[in-house]
Amino acid sequence: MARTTGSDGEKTEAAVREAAVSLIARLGYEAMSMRQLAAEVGVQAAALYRYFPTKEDLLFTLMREHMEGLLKAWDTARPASDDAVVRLAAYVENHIVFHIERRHATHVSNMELRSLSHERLTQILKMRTAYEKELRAILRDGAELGRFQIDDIGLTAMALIQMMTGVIVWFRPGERLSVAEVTSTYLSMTMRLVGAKIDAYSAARPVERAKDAVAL
Amino acid sequence: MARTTGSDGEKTEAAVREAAVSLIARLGYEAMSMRQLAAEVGVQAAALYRYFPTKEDLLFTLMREHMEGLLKAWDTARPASDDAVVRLAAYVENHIVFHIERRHATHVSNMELRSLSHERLTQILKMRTAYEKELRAILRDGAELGRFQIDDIGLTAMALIQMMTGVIVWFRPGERLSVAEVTSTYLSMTMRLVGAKIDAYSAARPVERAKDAVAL
DNA sequence: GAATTAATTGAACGTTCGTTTTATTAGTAG
DNA sequence: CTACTAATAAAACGAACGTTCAATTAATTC
Repeated sequence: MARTTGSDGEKTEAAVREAAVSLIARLGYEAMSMRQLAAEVGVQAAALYRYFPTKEDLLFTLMREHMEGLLKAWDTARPASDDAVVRLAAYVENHIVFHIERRHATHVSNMELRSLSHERLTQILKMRTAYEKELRAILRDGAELGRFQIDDIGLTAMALIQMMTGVIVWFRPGERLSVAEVTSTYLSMTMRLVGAKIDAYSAARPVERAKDAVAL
Repeated sequence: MARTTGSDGEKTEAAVREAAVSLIARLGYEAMSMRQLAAEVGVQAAALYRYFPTKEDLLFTLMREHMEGLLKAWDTARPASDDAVVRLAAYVENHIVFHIERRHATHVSNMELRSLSHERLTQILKMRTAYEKELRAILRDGAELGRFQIDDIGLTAMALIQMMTGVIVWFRPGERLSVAEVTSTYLSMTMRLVGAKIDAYSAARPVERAKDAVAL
């Protein structure tokens, strides 16, 4: 009925986050109770409130860190080249790999937005918009230089993002396809969708990089 | 404190369905209470149980009828032609128009699957699979006849469906784009994505049909 | 080894939930 | 006009919810 042997704040908080992501992804935020989450962690419900003041704070923290991670990942993966085809290939590769590796967290960030307060929703959407803006810039550059054939930049960006993010709905690691195969196929679908003019230097190479990077 | 003047079972049931779709789409199934739904209809919570034995029965009914409607719509829109390009164009057009016209119901059917019992979930997924199978058949036929250039039939089908259904996330009627413009753009993105060999007879025509049909 | 701090328990709070029961009135059929 | 049925209201049920609080023990500091 008090502190337990070996208990450690940092470990418990990490366990809470991890369990929360997987429980919310499986049951939904509203359907998951704090008692259920506590049981998963092996602790009483009251103990959760030492780490997160409310249930919504917990949700918001998970979402914010997911989005920050996505922006950071793109910042790292962003190529030096100014070739639109190279940049688009890098964007697709980064997006798919990141989301497959974080299937549950992505599910949470995409499905539970309506459980956030207005203010916090705005914060998350701001990050999402910034991320999507990067893709639109790539598409616009490519279209202006004649590398892409695109009817509507905004519409194409949304179509691509939904197509790519949709991977997490059906992808299961260790099944028919590897991450590298999925990435490679989505890369060629993307390039065809935007009507990319392919040449040996700028297009074939990133595709191969994508395969190699993940196959390691 | 009893039956009210002008009360009518059929009207009430219809009002309940309509209010439920919009409330669940906005708040989520778990977050919507039966009292909230009743208030929206202008009735007491107990009255709902005359039409739907449980909250889950209500959800399942909405979902089942949505899926039945989708299958029926495709059955009607399915072209006589055996040309894969014509059939794919019809599939895309039907899918987008159907989903845009039923944005809220689609949201419910896609987001609230986890609130169904195992048995009912299986029923809904069976219908969904049947619908997706139609697309895979079109893609396979087109690929075998050399009309399409496709790496992986199943993966391409999922990518297309997620891309198309994603329209409901950002589309708002009466804003920048009309349904016809959206359909037309998605049609050309789809054709490029599957690497369709376009000829004047089989491809250009359906695009025009799609525009005209909705613009009326 | 005593004092302090960190981590957790167990019990309780008020609220809301889905659902059931009973009573009551509006409409309908003979 | 009376009997019957359809449609609802009002009240209540137990269960579960997010959260708070006081007590208690483990670890750390001096």
